Amino acid sequence: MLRMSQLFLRTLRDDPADAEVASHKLLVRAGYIRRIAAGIYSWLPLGYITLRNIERIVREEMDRAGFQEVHFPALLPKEPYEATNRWSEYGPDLFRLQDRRGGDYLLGPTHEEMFTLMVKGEYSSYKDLPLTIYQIQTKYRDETRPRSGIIRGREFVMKDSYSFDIDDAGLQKSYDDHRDAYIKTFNRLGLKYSIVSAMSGAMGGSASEEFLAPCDTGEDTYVLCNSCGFAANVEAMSTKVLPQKFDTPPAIEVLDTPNTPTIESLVEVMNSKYQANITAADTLKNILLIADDQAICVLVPGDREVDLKRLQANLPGIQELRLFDDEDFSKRKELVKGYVGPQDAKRFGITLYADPRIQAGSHWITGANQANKHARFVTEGRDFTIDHYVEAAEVRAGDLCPRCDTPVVIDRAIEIGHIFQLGRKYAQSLDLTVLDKDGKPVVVTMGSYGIGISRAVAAIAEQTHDEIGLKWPREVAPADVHIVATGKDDEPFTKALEIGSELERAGLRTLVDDRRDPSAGVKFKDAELIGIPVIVVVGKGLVNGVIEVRNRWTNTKNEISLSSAITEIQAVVKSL
RNA sequence: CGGGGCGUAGCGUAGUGGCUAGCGCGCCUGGUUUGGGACCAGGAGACCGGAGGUUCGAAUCCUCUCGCCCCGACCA
Repeated sequence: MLRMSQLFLRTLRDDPADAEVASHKLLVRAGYIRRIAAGIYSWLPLGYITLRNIERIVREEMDRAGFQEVHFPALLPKEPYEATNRWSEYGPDLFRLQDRRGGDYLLGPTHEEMFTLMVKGEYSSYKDLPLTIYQIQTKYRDETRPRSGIIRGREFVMKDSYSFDIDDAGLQKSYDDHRDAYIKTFNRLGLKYSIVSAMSGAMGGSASEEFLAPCDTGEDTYVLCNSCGFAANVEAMSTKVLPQKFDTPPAIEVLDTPNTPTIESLVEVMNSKYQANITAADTLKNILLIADDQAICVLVPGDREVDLKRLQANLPGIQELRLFDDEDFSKRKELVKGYVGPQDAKRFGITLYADPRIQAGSHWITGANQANKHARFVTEGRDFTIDHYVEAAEVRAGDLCPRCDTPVVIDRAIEIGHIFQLGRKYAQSLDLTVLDKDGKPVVVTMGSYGIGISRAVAAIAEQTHDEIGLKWPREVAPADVHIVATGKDDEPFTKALEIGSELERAGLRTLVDDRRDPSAGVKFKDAELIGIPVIVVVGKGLVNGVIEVRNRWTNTKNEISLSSAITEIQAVVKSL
């Protein structure tokens, strides 16, 4: 039993000035967390109980699935991370430090290397596999911009697991087991979520799915089809194009279009000067980029932007991708900024990538590769040839579902879990092999699975809070029942404590507000802010032998008789 | 890293060159209250983020610096 008179807690009446999102404001106001530095928070008793509840649920579901818990240090030497190149590849997001002898260390951002090496150190036979191990660990990433309180911190608690299998079928099974365990876990956490494809699968069929908790303040955007249930990260969304037949257009016509470097101005000039009656979607946008030192051109319909994140995700071989800058344009005089067209790409030695909407045989209004001139009837297959199709255009609400052709909606969400088939990347670079039946070494294939534990606190708060405060699902809440004693006599207070102890004996967790000083109103406000789902008020009803039970979830209150209080409260808790 | 904003008591804030830096919440003491963030009286708590400068005089002006928030870029 927690007692408010003893609890290390101070609630705040005003929103903290540095908080923007609801979870952040409420967790601070209700005394769950306090900020220490940007993206770094301390947990006070109520918050820490809540965090540990989530940890416990995750742990129970992992254990039930047969996965085993281990624990690595957060402070790690650089050597394993050098072996996989991540010491350099991870870049400035890695927290690095040195010991007194000048040795390089890091604060672990994720632990693939350590898990791989641990297995390598212990196991060497196919008979030892499959194996899945996990840990719950504090992770560190020096994010360029931590934000939204606890949603994106630089220090955060994460559960990460890794599966080890001898072959692809085994990996698939381990992956599916994890997926099931995650479904059970998030259901218990009381989160609404979508399971969303995260990668196009173009790369060796490596499956990857994200568990996204929809909410307005989420920082991930994803696509959802309300008709068939298809859900995908925008990067993984594939464009659905209804095939069209095109008549053969006349030969290319070059037109004078002075001062029309933008699509908008082009459409204006075409319609006013040439009576073309077109929209931006009839024009072709040619975006020049440098992809690992090679110039490439990406073609999208003129009414769409190129989504660089999507493009990057769909160009797996490319490490660095950036837009042409003025210097690039000045180095290649044949490419006229604002008047680029695909028809001379071969001659210019530029690879053409195109959005699937640039269909075979389609024709477009586009740049003429001369200043102040555009060309029309520029036809795919005749005047230019696409080298590769790529998902590069921004995804919009109303685009067609790739599975059932229904217009999709776009939603925002917080990523709370991610499962994916890592394959042999780490096993290879760290040389994790086991002997197979024939005594031959085979490289182990791995899966990697994460749940943001501290982030889940915020995600739940975002999804469940209301105007007056937090509102926790029962298993997550810092207690099952919040008992408020009111009045100036001793009786409600002794009674409240009595009920508290009886409920504890019956297996419920309770928080009793036994403070004598604050008025009833203050205690009600605090109870609502703190968000324990069942609030019991012991006060003026006592003379009639009744107390009041409030349910934050159904937003109802009932008077119940003192004599049956324990069973009735238990029933309400159970009903949640 | 680019753009914008902000640092004044534990929290929220007022104060744009001139008295002892003001108010609300919270905190302490005493009293009245006790079912919706009560009231009265008294009190503690701030080197105004830091350094340097201008000035008779700086929270206030200038320079530098540190920190924080938001948008963007970035994010296994």
